[in-house]
Amino acid sequence: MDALSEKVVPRVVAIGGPTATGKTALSVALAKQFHGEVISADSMQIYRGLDVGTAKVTPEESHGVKHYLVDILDPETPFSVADFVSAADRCIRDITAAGHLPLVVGGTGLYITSLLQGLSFAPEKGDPAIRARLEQRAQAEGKEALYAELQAVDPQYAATVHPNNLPRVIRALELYQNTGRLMSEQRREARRAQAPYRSLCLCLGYRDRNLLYCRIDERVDRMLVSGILEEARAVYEHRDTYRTAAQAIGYKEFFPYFEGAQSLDACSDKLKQASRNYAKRQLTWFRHQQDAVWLYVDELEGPALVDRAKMLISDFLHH
RNA sequence: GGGAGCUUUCCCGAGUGGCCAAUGGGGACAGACUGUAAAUCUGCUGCGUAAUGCUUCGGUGGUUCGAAUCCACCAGCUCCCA
Repeated sequence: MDALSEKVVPRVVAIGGPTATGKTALSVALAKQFHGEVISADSMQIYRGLDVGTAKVTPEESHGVKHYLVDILDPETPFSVADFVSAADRCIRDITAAGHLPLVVGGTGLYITSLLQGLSFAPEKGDPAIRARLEQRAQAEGKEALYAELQAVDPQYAATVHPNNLPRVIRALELYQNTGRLMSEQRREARRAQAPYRSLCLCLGYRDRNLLYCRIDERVDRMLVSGILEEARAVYEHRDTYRTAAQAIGYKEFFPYFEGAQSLDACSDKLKQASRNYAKRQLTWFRHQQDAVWLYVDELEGPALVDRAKMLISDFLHH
């Protein structure tokens, strides 16, 4: 890479890892140190009004550090990875131009990976009408029929998707009907794009899985005290229009309680469970989809963790 | 005090003589992932030098060629009548 292009490629520090590992606190500390600004990579924190349940940074916690892509949408507005990548890219350019360091922080692995790898998505937006039609067909004819169709249209992609994974099958079919392009092509082309940033990805984790799970349970208990129930009630009342928010972990688990079908205790247990399962999926993602440096919260004491991260970052910045 | 029932692998729960290491669900573990991703989906779960192998279905003993399944006794739990 020559000197010129090296100059224009922004440097980005990403912080990922499962819920309840302290990403927020660490990112604020690092932003303070490196004149950084935070870009949230969280599919739920972009929505206004979902605060407690998404463990959104509070004004006190942010210590004046600027956060982007938080509270930018109403819960009824759809949002996607593609939207995230272009919005985050804009943030990165702005922050970099202003002489600050962009810190991409969040638990939505797909967002972080897509951004850092510079995946290019199909220029066309999804087509709700086509999708709705496919969903109806799945209802009427069964998901096997759609999968068979995908096999005929794009056997290469079909081979990588499980027949039971209906949303994936539908998306691929939708892409084809909408644009005439195949998912397998789309993936190949997207991957060819070269990384748009020089990035360092730090991942927070626990060496002791049970400790992570305990922290998650405790955090849910704290959320209950902080008013997650009121938020959940609001989401419940708007569940038909809050399409994305209604699937956030932290709200739908209380629906049976509002319906009088289950006790509050049973629901919060369910929420803890769902959160633990989610953390497990995040771990899998960050371990396999992301080239990251892992920092173990239960191995490094608070200040030591921050110091280690600082060291890694200044290394990255001066290299 | 009298009577009835229950006890299954981490949990719930099927199984009522061989096809049972034992359906199913949950959890745990592992994995996938290109426009809903806090979503969606997959694999796996007694041991094992992997074998017509070994040890499991509250405990002990028995019936039987063969028992988680039948019998006896013991233990624990539930319920009904006092």
